[in-house]
Amino acid sequence: MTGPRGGMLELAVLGSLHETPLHGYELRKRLNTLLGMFRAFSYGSLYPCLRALLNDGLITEEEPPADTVIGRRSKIVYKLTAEGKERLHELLTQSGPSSWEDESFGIRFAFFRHTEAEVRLRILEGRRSRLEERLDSVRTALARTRERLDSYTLELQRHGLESVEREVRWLNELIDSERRGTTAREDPSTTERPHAVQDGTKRADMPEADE
Amino acid sequence: MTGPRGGMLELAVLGSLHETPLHGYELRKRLNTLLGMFRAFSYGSLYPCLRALLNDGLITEEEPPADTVIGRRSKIVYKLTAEGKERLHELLTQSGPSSWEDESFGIRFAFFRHTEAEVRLRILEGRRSRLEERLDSVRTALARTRERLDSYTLELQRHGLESVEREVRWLNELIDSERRGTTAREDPSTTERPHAVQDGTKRADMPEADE
DNA sequence: TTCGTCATGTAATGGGTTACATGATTAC
DNA sequence: GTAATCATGTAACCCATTACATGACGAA
Repeated sequence: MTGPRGGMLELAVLGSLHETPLHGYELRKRLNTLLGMFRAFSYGSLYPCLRALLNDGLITEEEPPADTVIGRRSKIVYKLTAEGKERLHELLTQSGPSSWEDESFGIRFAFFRHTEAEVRLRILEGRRSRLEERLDSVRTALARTRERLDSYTLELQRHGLESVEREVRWLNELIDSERRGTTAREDPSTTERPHAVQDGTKRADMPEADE
Repeated sequence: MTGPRGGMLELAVLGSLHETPLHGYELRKRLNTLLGMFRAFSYGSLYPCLRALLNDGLITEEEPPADTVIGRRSKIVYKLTAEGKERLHELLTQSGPSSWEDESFGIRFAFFRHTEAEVRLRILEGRRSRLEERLDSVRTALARTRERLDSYTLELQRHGLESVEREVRWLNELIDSERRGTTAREDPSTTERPHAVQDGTKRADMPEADE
C-alpha cells in the first residue's frame, strides 16, 4: 500500500500542493508551466498518482465551501496532510544521485525554497560535479576521435559541450550566492507565507493558458 | 514479430551499424559517447534490441575472420542487412513530431549525414518551431504570474528560457547553412562525405573510455 | 590466481504515455 | 443548442532501467 512510488510526479504533486490546494486539472497546468522547459506530465499519470497519494494519506480532499450546492461534486480539490508535509520534507532532504540527474534536478530546484540551505548546496554541487564528469568524458572521447567525425556529429558535440559548460557556470553562480547567504536560516517547518500571499480571494480558479 | 519497436534505440543501433559492424559491448560505448550529453543506454535494453533486430532480419551476425580458432565465439559482431539499410533510411526520412522532440532530436541529428537534405531542413525547422512554441507559452505564463514566484522558480524559468533561446539561435545558424548548401545533392544512397570526411582508417577497435 | 574489464544476456519492475470514455460548465 | 474547454478517470502499452547471473581474457 504505502510504496514510495519513487517517481518525480510524487514530488511535483506534493510540492505544488504545499503552496496551495488544487484540483487535478489545474495542478497539471501549474506543473507544466512550472517545468515547461524540462518536461510535461499527462493526466494519465497524474490522476492515478493522486489516488495513490490519497490512499497513503499524504493528501486529502478538501471540504467544499459551505455555500456549495448539495449534490454537486465536479472539482476535487486536494490538499496536503501532515504526513504529506513530512513526506515532502523527506523527499526534499534527500541529496544523492536522484537529486541531480537531468530529469529530477529541475523539479528539485523548482521547490528549493522549501529545501534546507545545506541540502540545496549539496544538490547544486552534486549536479555540478555530475556535469563536470560528463564534460571530461566527452572531451577526452572527442580528443581521441576528432578527425574521424563528420561535421554534424562534431557540431552536435560542440553544441552539447557548450550547453553543459553554460549550465556549469550557472551552477557556479548559484553556489556562490548560496554560500554567501548561507548563514540565514529559513523555512524552519512548513506553514508560512512564502513572499506575499493575497488570500481571501477564491484562488485556484483563474483562467490559465495551456497548450 | 516484425513490430516497429518505435524507440530511439533501434534508430541508434541501425545508425551506428551503418557506419561499421560492431559487437554489442562496443556499440553501447560508441552510442554513449556519441550521445554523451543527451542520454545513455544500458546493456539491459541494448541486447534485447539486438536480438529483435536480428529476428527481423535487419541485422546479421558477421562471419568471423577465417583465422579464428574453431570453437571460439566470444564477440558477436553485427552488421546491417539490406533490409536494415532500408529500414534505417525509412526511419531517417520520417520528419514529424517524433523527429524533433527532446529525446529524439539529438539522435536524429547525430545521423544527419545519412539523411536527405530536404528532410534535414524540415526536421531542423520543426525542432525550431517546437521550441518557439515552448518559449511563447512559458513567456506568457511568466508575464501573468511574475510577481507571485519565488526567486528559485524565477531563476529556473530564466535559465530555461535562455537555454532554449540559445538552442533556437543555434538552429537558425544550422538552417541558414543548410539553405545555402542545399543545392548540392548528397547521399544519393549511403556512402559519401557530407562536408569533409577523411575516412580510410581502420576504425572500430581502438580502446575507448566509458564511465 | 586473482582482479579488473570485456562481453552477453535475462527477469522483474518502473514510471510514465496514448488513446479512450465520460460528463459538467461556459461562451456564443 | 452546440461547440469548446474544463474535469476526471481507466486500460493497454511502451521503452527503457535495475539488478542479477555468467563466463572469457589479460595483466599483476
